[in-house]
Amino acid sequence: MTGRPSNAASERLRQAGLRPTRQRLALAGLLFDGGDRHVTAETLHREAIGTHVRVSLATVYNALHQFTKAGLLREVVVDAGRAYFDTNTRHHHHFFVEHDGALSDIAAGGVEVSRLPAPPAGTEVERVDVVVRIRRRQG
Amino acid sequence: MTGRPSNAASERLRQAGLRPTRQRLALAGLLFDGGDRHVTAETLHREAIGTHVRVSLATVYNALHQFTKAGLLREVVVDAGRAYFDTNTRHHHHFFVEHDGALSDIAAGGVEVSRLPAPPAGTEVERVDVVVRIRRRQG
DNA sequence: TCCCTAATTAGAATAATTCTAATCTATTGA
DNA sequence: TCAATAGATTAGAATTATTCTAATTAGGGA
Ligand SMILES: [Mn+2]
Ligand SMILES: [Mn+2]
Ligand SMILES: [Zn+2]
Ligand SMILES: [Zn+2]
Repeated sequence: MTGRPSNAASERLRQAGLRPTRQRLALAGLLFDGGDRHVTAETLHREAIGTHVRVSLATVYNALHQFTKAGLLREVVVDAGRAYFDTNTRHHHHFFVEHDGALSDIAAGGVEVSRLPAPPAGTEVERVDVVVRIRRRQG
Repeated sequence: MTGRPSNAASERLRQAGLRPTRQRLALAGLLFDGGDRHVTAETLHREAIGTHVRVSLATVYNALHQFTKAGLLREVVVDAGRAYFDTNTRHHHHFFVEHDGALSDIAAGGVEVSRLPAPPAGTEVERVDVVVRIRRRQG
């Protein structure tokens, strides 16, 4: 018996057409085992290294894009120059603290964006993103 | 008489504490003489070169940031990896076509973002940005 | 016109990301 | 069980957007 690890994480990856490799399983563990979170390639890579998961930065980039394509993550654009990835793939919005790059969720439930004009002819709306840029109160 | 050019553009720059140099005047002309527009450093630089304005890319970056600090421009974040600058400094929102990077304005007038939760304790809202991501209709 | 300082610039440096091509590994079917 | 193979990982180079450095140029007050 080859003890093939056929747990939930493995299945989720297989479902996405991705082989459950050591690196992908470890990254998926970091991303999906706790609550929802926001990462960049750098923060996730540092976290992996800090947890003694040997994985290259290139593989972290690959995995983030593959997970995104598979619908396990979504990208959040709040900063020109750095891509954030979000394990919360439900429709929702964000608070963003420019000073330190901290992101936090705003459930889509309550928020209402009303009276938006129709999109230009020949186009359709893919997503409406609300980013509330906040800063520490002057102190 | 030294024919010192003391026109509107010069005055606007002086007001901002910026010397009205040949480069800044030319860039201000491209940016502010027509209607509102959205540029990146690259597009503005290419446009300057195409109009026979000799200016370096570094100076374009400098000018965009200086104009922004002076309140003549504002930055729009819609794409991780590329900074857009907007000559419309009034409060407003955007349609963004990811495919080709095209940005268009949505007047803030009609749009209403309601029932946003209060920002985290100790922080204050700086700005609320709505980005409507659109794509060409499938065809 | 002289002088000082601000501004411009080419090119190097940096930062985020992607690419390349060599190596490794998960999976499969003999 | 084990080779074969296609997919995955990786180091390092390459690319892209942006900033920095240090040398040169030019605006503007006196
Ligand atoms: Mn991307
Ligand atoms: Mn960058
Ligand atoms: Zn989120
Ligand atoms: Zn705009």
